[in-house]
Amino acid sequence: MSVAQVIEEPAVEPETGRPVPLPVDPKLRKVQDDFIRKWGEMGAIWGINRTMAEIHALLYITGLPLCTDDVMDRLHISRGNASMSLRALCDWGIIRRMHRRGERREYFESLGDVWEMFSIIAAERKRREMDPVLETIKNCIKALEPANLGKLAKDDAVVRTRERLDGMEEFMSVTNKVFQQFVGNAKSGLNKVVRVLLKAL
Amino acid sequence: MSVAQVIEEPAVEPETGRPVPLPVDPKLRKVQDDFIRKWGEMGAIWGINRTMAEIHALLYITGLPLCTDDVMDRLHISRGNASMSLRALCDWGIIRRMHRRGERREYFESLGDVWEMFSIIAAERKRREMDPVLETIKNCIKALEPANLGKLAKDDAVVRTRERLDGMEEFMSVTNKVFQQFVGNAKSGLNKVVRVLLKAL
DNA sequence: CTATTGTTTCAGTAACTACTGAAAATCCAA
DNA sequence: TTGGATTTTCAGTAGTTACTGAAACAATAG
Repeated sequence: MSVAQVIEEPAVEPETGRPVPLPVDPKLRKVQDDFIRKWGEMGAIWGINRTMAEIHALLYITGLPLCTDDVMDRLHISRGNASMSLRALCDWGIIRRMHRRGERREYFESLGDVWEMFSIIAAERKRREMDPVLETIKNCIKALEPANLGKLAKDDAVVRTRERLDGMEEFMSVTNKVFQQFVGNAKSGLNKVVRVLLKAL
Repeated sequence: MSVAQVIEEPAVEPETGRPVPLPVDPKLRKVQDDFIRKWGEMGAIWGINRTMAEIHALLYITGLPLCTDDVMDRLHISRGNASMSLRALCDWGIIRRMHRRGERREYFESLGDVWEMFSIIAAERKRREMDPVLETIKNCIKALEPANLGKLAKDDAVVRTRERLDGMEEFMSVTNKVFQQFVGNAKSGLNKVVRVLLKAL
């Protein structure tokens, strides 16, 4: 409880002894809030809900490790919500748990590399959402192979459906490969795919 | 009402005189249903809800123009839902209205080219979701230019936030360019981006 | 015009998702 | 141990989105 105990941190709250993590300057604060709001709105793109996106934006934009209470205070959300959303973000792997020497409280910080975050998210969404569809399509194509259909194989409707399935399969296979490149190569900075693209076009 | 009136279509329903559009063979039907279900589940990726995705899947996989009643019957949805979802798909531009000679009823058919559909969707989502974020980020960066901050410009927190904004801006600009390529070039078949990628990797 | 066929709209409701706040569980220091 | 600090869980609820079905509307034929 006493301020005297804290020796490593320059600024602390007298009440709690916890380092003051949030920016005081209103100009900076406004910039960060703008970013957080827009990032939250865009959450849909990433398949992440608004609150989760905002928490992530907060951790990313400040570049500081923050604890649950910091997040609650700054975003005005409940403890339960903060706790669950932070856990979910950890599960995604785009933020990490952190401990401060001699402190019990857990802190969270965002990955700093946007490319890495994107890779993580892309890989997971590909696995969850694209792979199953591609598998279904392949099964559908198998089921319509002439060998499995007898004379029906030449039916107009069957032929049309087969063509459509083929078109979709080609598309998804190629898209998958592109994803794979992002995912496999991106560790930091521009990855191979992007370099190739920017050079070629 | 009488079957005799219909001269162009081989199969009609005796009750309505409307061409029978739906496949009768159960094997084909099952394949199509599998595809439709999975495509519906994947709707989230595209930012399209389940029903809309299913309607689109149905039109795509059959390759036939279908009318509102066909869609209602096959997917077991209400008229209102079918009407609104079909309109929304038309607004997106991935299905089109169609009229049959001498018939009052409207039909709908899906674009056949998956790459074109993808381009349309990507272009629209970029415009709606990425562009505003990129603009916000650029504004944030401007607001933190040293000229606008005086001595605060060298504040640690400000420097960190600026770095993060720069990282994000680079990422989104490049991503935007990639999107642009898909959108600009894809008219049919593999577009330039994909060809470049597949060759290079 | 009226009857008929087909389409769109929309109020009400069902289904779903996100959030809160408090209780329970966990953790660590003494 | 026990006690206080912190985190997690979860039942209940608020808020949101999707869907229905019926009524209003539109278009055409007779």
